[in-house]
Amino acid sequence: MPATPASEPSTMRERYRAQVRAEVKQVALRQLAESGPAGLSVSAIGKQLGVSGPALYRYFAGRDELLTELVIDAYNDLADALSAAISHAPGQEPPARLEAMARGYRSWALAEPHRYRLLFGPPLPGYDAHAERLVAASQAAMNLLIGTLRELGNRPPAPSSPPLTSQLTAWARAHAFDVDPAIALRAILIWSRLHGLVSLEIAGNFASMGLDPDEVFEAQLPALTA
Amino acid sequence: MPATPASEPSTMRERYRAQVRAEVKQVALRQLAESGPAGLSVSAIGKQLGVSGPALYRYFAGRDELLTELVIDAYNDLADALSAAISHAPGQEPPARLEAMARGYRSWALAEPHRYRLLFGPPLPGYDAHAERLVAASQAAMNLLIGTLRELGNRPPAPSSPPLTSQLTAWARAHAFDVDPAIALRAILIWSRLHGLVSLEIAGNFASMGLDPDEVFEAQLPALTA
DNA sequence: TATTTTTCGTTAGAGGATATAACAAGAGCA
DNA sequence: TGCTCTTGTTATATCCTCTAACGAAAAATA
Repeated sequence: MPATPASEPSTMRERYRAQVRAEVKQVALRQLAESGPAGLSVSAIGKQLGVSGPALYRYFAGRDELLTELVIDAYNDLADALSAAISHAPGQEPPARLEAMARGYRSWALAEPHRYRLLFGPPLPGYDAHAERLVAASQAAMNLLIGTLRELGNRPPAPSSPPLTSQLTAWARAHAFDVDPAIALRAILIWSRLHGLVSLEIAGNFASMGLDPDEVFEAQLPALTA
Repeated sequence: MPATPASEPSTMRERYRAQVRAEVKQVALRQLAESGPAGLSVSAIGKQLGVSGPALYRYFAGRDELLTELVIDAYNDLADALSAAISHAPGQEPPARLEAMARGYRSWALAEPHRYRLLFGPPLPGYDAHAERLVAASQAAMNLLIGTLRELGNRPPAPSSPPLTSQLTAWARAHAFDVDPAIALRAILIWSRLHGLVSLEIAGNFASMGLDPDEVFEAQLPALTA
């Protein structure tokens, strides 16, 4: 769905190719939602597209490449959603922006749980979730989080461990922004808390305890910005 | 591995049956560690046991029942690990016990990531992770957490939302302990934070950022008991 | 326009999975 | 000894991914 608006394909063939690839991905997403990543079947996609199985191997090297493509699209989509959430925050004060981002994160995950799981769930069997392309694609979302935190101003205490401090600065530097290690650490902790809540909610754990996930989330939210 | 020490099997046959089931599970765990839940193959287990595929269907109704069994074992094992961690806490002060439990939780997850994922990772395709047996099995671990928190004494502020308060008390009552809703909420939040950190670590996210997961965890730990 | 080259979709098939069915061989018990 | 119930075996149906070889269609070239 998030079409890369890069250089538009020139020749007719390439345009056709791109369109077929897009259609395949779309069907794949539907299938993913229904049967999870393990149920993603090239044959079935072909059947649903009115084309016979192996035809799709002209467009994707195999099941894994298709998955990778879906993961990258999902990262981009998540970053877009966060960005939109931040900029539509009611009142543009930094704390409000952070809260809006947290809600946006959760909303995206709830709207597309299968895609969220694709990003942050357990790695699939033979699949390397930390390949270079993927790490790069995940960057945009993290940048938004750090940017929002930096605006927040009230800097948290520096991490007490020297090695961690230097690891954090190295990480920040590698991503081309120059940021206080304390803020970087805080970003990571906020992310991990968000992920903890959201992934438990998606897995249905709160519901199976008879708790309203909305309430649980809102109860946790103040602790994030504090 | 965590043999249910319930009623020992009486007849010879039953004893043999139980032993075969145990062996199958053991091989299944090895396979799980290597190829993930999706790679769990009844045929392969049979081959590794020197027996031909369909033979195992005499012992397990199918792949799913085998998985369920593994999940239940894992819950029990986790609860044992937490219990041991708590009772071996250095100094028996409540805060130390809570920290010890958190470390125990992480240690267990790191020692057996595939089993941790089995419990708290995304649900498998056609598999109902909230079946009654499973929810019951998960109880023990949560009870340990709540028990430790209750000892802590310094009660947190009550949840501000009335519906959440009543949901929490209902949940606590259903599990046969009578506990302040504020403490129940806190237990859930602590659990979610622990899960957030641990699951990101297991997925390799910290490592791929160049951060030492030990350091990240220790940096977060004080915020849990506070 | 006519020919050559590239791309596409098809079937066939190898290899592997879950799971069922039908059958042979064994263990336990009267 | 003979009967029954349990176990493990093969054979089979049906699904999957992915490769190979073959027509057919479309694009590029002369």
